[in-house]
Amino acid sequence: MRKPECGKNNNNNNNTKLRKGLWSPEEDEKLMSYMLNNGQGCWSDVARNAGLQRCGKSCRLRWINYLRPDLKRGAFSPHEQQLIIHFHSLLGNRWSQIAARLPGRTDNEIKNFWNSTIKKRLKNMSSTTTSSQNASDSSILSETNKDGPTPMRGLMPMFNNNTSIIELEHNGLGIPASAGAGLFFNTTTATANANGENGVFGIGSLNVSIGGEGELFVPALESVSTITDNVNLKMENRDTTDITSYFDNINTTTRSNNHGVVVENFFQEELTLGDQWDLEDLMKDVSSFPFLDFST
DNA sequence: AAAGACTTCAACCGCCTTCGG
DNA sequence: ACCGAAGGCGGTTGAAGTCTT
Repeated sequence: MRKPECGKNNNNNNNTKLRKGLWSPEEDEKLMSYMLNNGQGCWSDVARNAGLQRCGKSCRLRWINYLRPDLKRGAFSPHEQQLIIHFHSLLGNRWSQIAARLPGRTDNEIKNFWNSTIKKRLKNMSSTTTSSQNASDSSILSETNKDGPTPMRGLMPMFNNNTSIIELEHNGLGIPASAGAGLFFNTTTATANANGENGVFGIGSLNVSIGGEGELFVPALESVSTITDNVNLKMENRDTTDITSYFDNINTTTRSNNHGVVVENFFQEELTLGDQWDLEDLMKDVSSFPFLDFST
């Protein structure tokens, strides 16, 4: 039997109608002072004892997303934006896990920011990079400040006018589509792609760039739905080369195993294409990720 | 100035998981 | 082991604000 949903059972024991919609300042005050005096307990008790005509879930949401004293306010900093993009590439739409790694930010906030801002930027990038390869595109995912574009080292390498289009045929890497994971290819040792130029990679309608340094980042958005078998890199000149050849060309060694192709130098270690990697392991020491070096 | 389009974000919805009896 | 209540989460909605024409 399904539980009565918040808002569906308009009756509590007192047969009192529960309020919905925006919270009034008075309600905020009641919840805030109750939480500060009593701390978190059973949320339905909180609602009742604080004298709120709200369901427990509504109180929980209000506290977590708005009233909590440790919440950070205001716009996301460029650093936070980079972290969100990076964590999303690893964790997909697991907003609560992303939020757990961004102190003072809520899952709802990050989700909204992603859906309203970053997703749009990625889509814009997709369309602009295929039509005109303008150097100004390099700022697509970076916020411009008075010192110029915020460094996006690794995440969003520079476009240039000699960009060539390479289609990454993404038939599958064994990564569950539900995870929404993207791929980071650490190409810090690479100076060129297979054409000897910087380039742009595309999956479906989404293009991402690879520059002379940093990482090739292949974000998995909804355009990447199924991931099963093999990876091929198709060059713009319609030659087809396999991923092994490609990574050999960018000074990244590869070898085969039971699961597929192993590309060395991922996160300065190795990652098997075809394996599902342990996200928690990867996240243990984020500071070791070269693309999270914001010291420049 | 006004109307429509677009954006943002707080809050709700509904499903899944966890917990305790 | 089972069941119901509560918590947690991601997706979605819609009101309010902002921008554009």
